[in-house]
Amino acid sequence: MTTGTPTANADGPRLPTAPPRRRPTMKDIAERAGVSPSAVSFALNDRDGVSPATRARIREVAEELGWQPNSAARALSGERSGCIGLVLARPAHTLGVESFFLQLVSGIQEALSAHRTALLFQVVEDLAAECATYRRWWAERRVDGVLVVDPRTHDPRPALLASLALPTVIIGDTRTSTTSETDLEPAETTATADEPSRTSAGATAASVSAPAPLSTIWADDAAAMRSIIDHLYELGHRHIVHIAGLPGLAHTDRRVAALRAEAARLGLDPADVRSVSTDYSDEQGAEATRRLLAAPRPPTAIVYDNDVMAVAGVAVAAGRGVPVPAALSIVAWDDSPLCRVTHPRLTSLVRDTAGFGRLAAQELLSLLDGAPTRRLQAELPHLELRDSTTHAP
Amino acid sequence: MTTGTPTANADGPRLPTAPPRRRPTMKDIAERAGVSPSAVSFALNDRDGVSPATRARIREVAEELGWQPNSAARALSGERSGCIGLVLARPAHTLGVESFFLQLVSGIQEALSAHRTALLFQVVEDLAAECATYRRWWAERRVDGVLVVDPRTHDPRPALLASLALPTVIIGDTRTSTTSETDLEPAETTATADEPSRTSAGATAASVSAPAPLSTIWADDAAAMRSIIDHLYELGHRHIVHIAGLPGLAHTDRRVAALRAEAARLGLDPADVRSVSTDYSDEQGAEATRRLLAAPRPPTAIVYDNDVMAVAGVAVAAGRGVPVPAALSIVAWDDSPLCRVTHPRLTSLVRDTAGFGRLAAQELLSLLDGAPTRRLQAELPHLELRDSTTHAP
DNA sequence: TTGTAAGCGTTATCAA
DNA sequence: TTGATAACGCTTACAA
Repeated sequence: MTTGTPTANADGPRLPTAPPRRRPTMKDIAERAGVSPSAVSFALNDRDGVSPATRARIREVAEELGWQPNSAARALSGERSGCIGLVLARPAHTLGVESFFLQLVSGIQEALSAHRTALLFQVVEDLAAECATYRRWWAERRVDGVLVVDPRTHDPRPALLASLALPTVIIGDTRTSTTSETDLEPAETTATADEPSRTSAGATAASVSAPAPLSTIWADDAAAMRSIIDHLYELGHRHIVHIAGLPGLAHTDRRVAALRAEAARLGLDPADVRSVSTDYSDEQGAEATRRLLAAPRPPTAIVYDNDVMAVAGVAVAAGRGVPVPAALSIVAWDDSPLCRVTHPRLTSLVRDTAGFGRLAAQELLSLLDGAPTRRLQAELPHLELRDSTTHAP
Repeated sequence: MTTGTPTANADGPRLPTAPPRRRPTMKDIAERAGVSPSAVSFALNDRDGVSPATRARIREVAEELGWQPNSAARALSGERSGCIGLVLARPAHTLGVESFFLQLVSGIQEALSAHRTALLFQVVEDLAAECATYRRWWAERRVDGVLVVDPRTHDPRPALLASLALPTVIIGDTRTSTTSETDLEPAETTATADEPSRTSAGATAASVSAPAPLSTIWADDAAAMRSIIDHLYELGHRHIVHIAGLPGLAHTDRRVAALRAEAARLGLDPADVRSVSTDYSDEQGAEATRRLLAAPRPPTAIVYDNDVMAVAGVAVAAGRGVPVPAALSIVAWDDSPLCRVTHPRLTSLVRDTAGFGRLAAQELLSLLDGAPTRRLQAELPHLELRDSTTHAP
């Protein structure tokens, strides 16, 4: 029993009672159950071609032996690797306080854990390194698909991943358009195949048909921006500055465009309602705030594209003796403990980040099972009113 | 073209010019170079048994074809999987603002990327799930080794990992002792083998010898705590409270013990210099601060075990009209943008977290190469004096 | 319904 | 120095 190591006597003592510390294989199960390896494979993979009785017995033996599939063997024989990949391209100094990201990952894992799928995670310095990582993963056959974050307005990644035939889910949206009404869920209708037979049929379809399935999970940044601006408008603010994140990022560009559109709709002066861009860091957030407050006619409200910059902004205002919210209202895009902990507590845009991640991971798993691609809209965020916004002075 | 489906003629058309969209294999290289597959393997793995000329030619062809090793095949044939694992066990709500963690991961990747090793990352709810993850990874042969974070005073993980024979590096230290002088680097002396032949010799040694190699990277929390207390003592503080993190965690316990020891050394009243424990969340940090400030004789200085609680503490003090640092000095353990962004900027204990991660990953890679286990001390943290500490009132 | 055998891309053994 | 050849553990035609 359980012999089978190649060299002469590498298998250690042949104690029938205490099995050696070798992971059991399907062959072990087959011998023990008195069936063929293929029967074991069929039984353990829920494929038919094996009688219920045999299946039950095989399952029992597998359980008893504590068998688990060897991921390398699975991957090698053409199945999936059982891994999906996620690359975070951020310059090291930007990594500081990133509540968004861990939340996202924790949501992703929720979806993955049920499917015995692991997450390969990589932090790199820039987009080029990110692309290199995809190429390497592809060449090494490391991952079955990838989750792409921080989509950009001109993004080389979708094309690259398509050419590599790596199933992809974009978290966020590469499009900049603000006309969200017209193109709401165009592909949503195609999402009819609920459970496309899940096994070889699906896998084959996925690998043979399209260059690479690519789905998108998108958040309606335009609607979110409108809700913020409308809130401030109702409070009487007419001079609002949006301290935006990195210009190349699609969601930044969408928010900037949405701000402009909403200002136009409300008849506000484009010179008084505008965006300035930063790199998301607290330093640049503080610096931008400093400049704004030093101007002859400072804004009465500032919208920050993340929580860290908002907190930095509050500190700058405090340092210059500008009371928040009495003289300056502040809104943070993205909630976090930070926003609740500072004084005053920050009005912020709350979204279900973990849910976003869960949705994305589920979509990627569906794609791997051969489901059609689609665009999925995430739950709309809402504005949590706290103590940093009030009537315009 | 781009055939290659596993039916009849799996090798597809033999077009010498335009290679099919199939990942090239060693066999392809062998055919192209007119040698045997094993020669290719030797050449590409820097093993001898192949002439320099052949080696060069093989390398050239491999380059030309853009060959990359198939990780599954490597893993299956007994080599490493080329993955190391990291599990983060945190209740979801604690994930909020974790500057420490992404920094650590980014340091880890720096070390790994040079070795074509990937990081398998998993977020789970608790310790039990973490252990289950290790078991699964072991059974699936997913990882070659693991990095363990958040060591506890009574920690089941080292024993589990030893029984699974998974090479391990503990990031932090499971020991609680504060007598750091006596047991400084006891095994450091054994760390002589610089480059133990790296290939089969090392690998064999690792898998045959010990149940599982386990190294520890430890930070001298006791010395760090002493530096904080001494700083406050010199400023005249005699009533200092340490708002600690989760009690079970080894570093928490070490800091608590170090505080007590240092207080004794300075002849301070144990009732006036003590620790209270929390779960690291901003809520509990704020709540503890509230209680302390409401007491008949509030402390003149508070040391927080992380940045988030420190910021929360500042907000509570501000809310109660307690000026920081005039009436209350505050120190944060762990620096982050947060500490620089709040008003006043927080005096904090700065450590090179990314460096810590890099060190840990390097050590794990050495272990995988058969190097002896050891205890490594990380660089000592230093106290960055900012605006939240001053003379006792 | 079941068993046999080939193949996935490596590494490793052993003759030539 | 080379080149067959057999593992590794699993999936999957194809044959019984």
